[in-house]
Amino acid sequence: MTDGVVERSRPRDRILETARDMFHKHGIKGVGVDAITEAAGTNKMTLYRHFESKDELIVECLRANAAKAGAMWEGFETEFPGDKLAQLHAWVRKAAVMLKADGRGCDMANAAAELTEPDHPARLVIKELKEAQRERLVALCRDAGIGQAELLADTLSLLFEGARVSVQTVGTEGPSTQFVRMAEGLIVSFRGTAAG
Amino acid sequence: MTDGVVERSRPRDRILETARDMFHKHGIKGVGVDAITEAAGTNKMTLYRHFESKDELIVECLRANAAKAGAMWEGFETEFPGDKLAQLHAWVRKAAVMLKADGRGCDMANAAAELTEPDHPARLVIKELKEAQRERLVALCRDAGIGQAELLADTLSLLFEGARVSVQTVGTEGPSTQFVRMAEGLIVSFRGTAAG
DNA sequence: CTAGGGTGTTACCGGTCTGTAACTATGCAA
DNA sequence: TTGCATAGTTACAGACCGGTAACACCCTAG
Repeated sequence: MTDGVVERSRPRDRILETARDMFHKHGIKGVGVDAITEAAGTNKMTLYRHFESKDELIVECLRANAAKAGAMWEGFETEFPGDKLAQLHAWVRKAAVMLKADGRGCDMANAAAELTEPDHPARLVIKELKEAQRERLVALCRDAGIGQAELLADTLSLLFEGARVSVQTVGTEGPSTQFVRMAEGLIVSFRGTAAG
Repeated sequence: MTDGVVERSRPRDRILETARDMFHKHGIKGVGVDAITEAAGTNKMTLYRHFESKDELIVECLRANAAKAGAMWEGFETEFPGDKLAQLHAWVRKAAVMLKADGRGCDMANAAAELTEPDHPARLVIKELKEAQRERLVALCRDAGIGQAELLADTLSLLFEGARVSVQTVGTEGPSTQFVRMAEGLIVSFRGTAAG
């Protein structure tokens, strides 16, 4: 993999893709810019011509991740046009797939764990992107006709977040295996108590 | 703080306490052994006389954390002797307090995010300690007379874990504020469906 | 053909990291 | 007083880090 990106695209894109992949696998402080550029089939100078620092590269990687997640949400809409409840269930299934994909948790959460300086530029965009993500899930729950949409969205969100860190600590055979069951149970329960 | 540990205890203890504190605040890769020993009022050679490497120090810190968490559980038993349901509610309240304590998540989860090498010695003890932790919560739910004890314990555990990373990404004012409400609701719901 | 922007190459700077060597100072016990 | 374990000090090794300078290369547009 990693080298699959080397093909023939612009150096900037190759660096971004490779950095995303390596940050995800080895963590941010676990990867140096030299290793990134080498894996991307280019060199350090070219990186610094496109990104003013490693920190900026980190931020761009996080934004790219969010963009990819956004595409996933659009996929739900095209797959189940107008059927918000079906889209919510699609989100649950997609989340379950992501849990089994690999043992690494959420890139943003991992970045927040690593970058502890309170004024690190990445912390701002992490908060921004996570809040946008929450808004989307809340809107989906609300439009699906669920009464306490915020509470359900937050509960599902915390469950998923927790499942991702559980996978990272005890592996894919731990409590996270019950995620779908928990999530579906919650949706049923919330639909029962107060429908729109 | 940090310097409060310097008082007069054995150098090994001071190093361990200081390392726990600094790893928690700044992450593992964010702290060098020099900084630890200086904050502990000693020096690098003394550290390497008591710990054969930084990795071993990390492992000992994680075990010390687990020991402290174990003491917390014993506190529940002494506070509500025999009343397992009360102890479960005490756990929920304690978890809520920890959520507001600081913006750093679970040390084990953070360590797992940072130490990505699959055979890192810390990964073994993280898995071991997290599984022990889960067993304790399952036992508490079971002894509290809840039917699906494993499912409730896992759900509560994922919720808490998720809340901790939420605090780390969007702060204490995010979805984690609803943790107690979610947890109490779940306990009520599980007690209703199947009592012992 | 030529000019110029994007790219590759090499070498380097100053700093930090884990870990070690060699030596000195201290305190306690026989 | 002698002896020994523990702890402190200084200096260093070897590696890696983010970031920059200077220069050679190629491809394309005019």
